[in-house]
Amino acid sequence: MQKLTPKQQRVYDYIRDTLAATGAPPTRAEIARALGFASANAAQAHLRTLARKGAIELGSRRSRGIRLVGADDDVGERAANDEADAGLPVVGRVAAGEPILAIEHIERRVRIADDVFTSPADYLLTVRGDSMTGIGILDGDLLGVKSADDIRQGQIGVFRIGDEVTVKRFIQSETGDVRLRAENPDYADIQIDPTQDELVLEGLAVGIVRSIH
Amino acid sequence: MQKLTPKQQRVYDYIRDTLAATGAPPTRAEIARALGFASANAAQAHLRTLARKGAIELGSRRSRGIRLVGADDDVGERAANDEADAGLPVVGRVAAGEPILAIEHIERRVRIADDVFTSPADYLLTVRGDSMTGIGILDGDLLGVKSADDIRQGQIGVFRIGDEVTVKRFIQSETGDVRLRAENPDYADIQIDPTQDELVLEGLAVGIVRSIH
DNA sequence: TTGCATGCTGTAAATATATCCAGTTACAGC
DNA sequence: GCTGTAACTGGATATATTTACAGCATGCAA
Repeated sequence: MQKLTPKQQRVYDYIRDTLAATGAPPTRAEIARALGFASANAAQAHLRTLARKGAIELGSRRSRGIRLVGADDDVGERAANDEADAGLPVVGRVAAGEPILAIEHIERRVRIADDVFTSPADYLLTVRGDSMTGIGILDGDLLGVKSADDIRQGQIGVFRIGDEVTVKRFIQSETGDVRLRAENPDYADIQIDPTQDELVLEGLAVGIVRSIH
Repeated sequence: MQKLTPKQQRVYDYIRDTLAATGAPPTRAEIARALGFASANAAQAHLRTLARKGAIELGSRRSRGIRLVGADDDVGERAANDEADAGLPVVGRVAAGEPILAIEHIERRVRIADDVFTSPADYLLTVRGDSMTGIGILDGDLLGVKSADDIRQGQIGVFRIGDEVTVKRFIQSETGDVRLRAENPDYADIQIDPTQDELVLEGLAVGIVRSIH
């Protein structure tokens, strides 16, 4: 964790105090009010800086999604600052062009040991949509993803096509044409046109975790 | 603090777990999703009851304004007994008449933290067969099972009928007839004849873990 | 039988929150 | 003077969240 400026420290302290006083982290507006800012955006900028410096973690689009990861540990959290103990990051929506593991996308963490999947996952991706139900990957499932640079015929991968991230089966014909196959008869395959589409492999699917209610 | 009903306790527990897992209390919608309610209002009603009973405090018009005031003094505390360290036992085939958790059946252990599934699993069962593929439970999957004494309409459970252990959806008609529904059109439901069959509930399905090769 | 608590569904509205954009000011270092 | 960082203002917008209202079903005690 990098050193904080005095102002940043005040923001950090206010988050800690609010957590202790109310049981939940503050909103941007609350931080602004407490520190005398006229705009919540000032708080937002501070939070991003704190996140960049490793003092906090920010949940994406989550109200009060601020998590202290600095030295202080009065929330009752099991002291777990290194990734292994904190668990695998769960990634929700991924915005255009940004790296999939940007801290802003981490919604929470789930502790899954390395030996659960045959190949250890680097992170978990929340599955959206029904395009892979044919092989038991359902909407809302957590997909264990291992970063990789290449993928073989028939493997399930996480791909980025332009701005969208999708889970599909990788199919390459003898002529080199690439198709991403949906495992659901209601969905058509995605034919990749190398001159038009930019296809990026984000990683390989190594496992599934689902909670049943 | 007045005594809580089992349902209310589950809500309380979920708040505690969310606090530990994310650093902030859950929203009404998150509670509803986790406990299987279709309406956030069900959660709201529970929260008001918990507040009235003194288990929590509610902030007015405050997002995530839930505060635990029950007996738990350390919010993030998590009992780490030996079992948790060794991981959940993975049960393979179960022989006739023997208890499902007999030591002979434990093939290995897998470390999955309590907060991975909405409700913590007691053990993992290796799924055999395709009878539940319709809801994404495939042959070879590890099914998280939580021991329980009763099951409600529509829940997925692990049952023992005579000598066989099976995973099915529990359906009870108004007349009291019990059927175990396979979630695959190729398999027929199992109609339970109380005079013939001895039906034992081994536990409730709380989650799925699958390794993708 | 009546009344009451529990435990839900579903919809709508009001409000809270996060997040983006376009600027501004100040200061330190080159 | 130029560049980069820190620290803001103000406004707009999309989404998240709380909360109210109108019901329905069950079980339990008076």
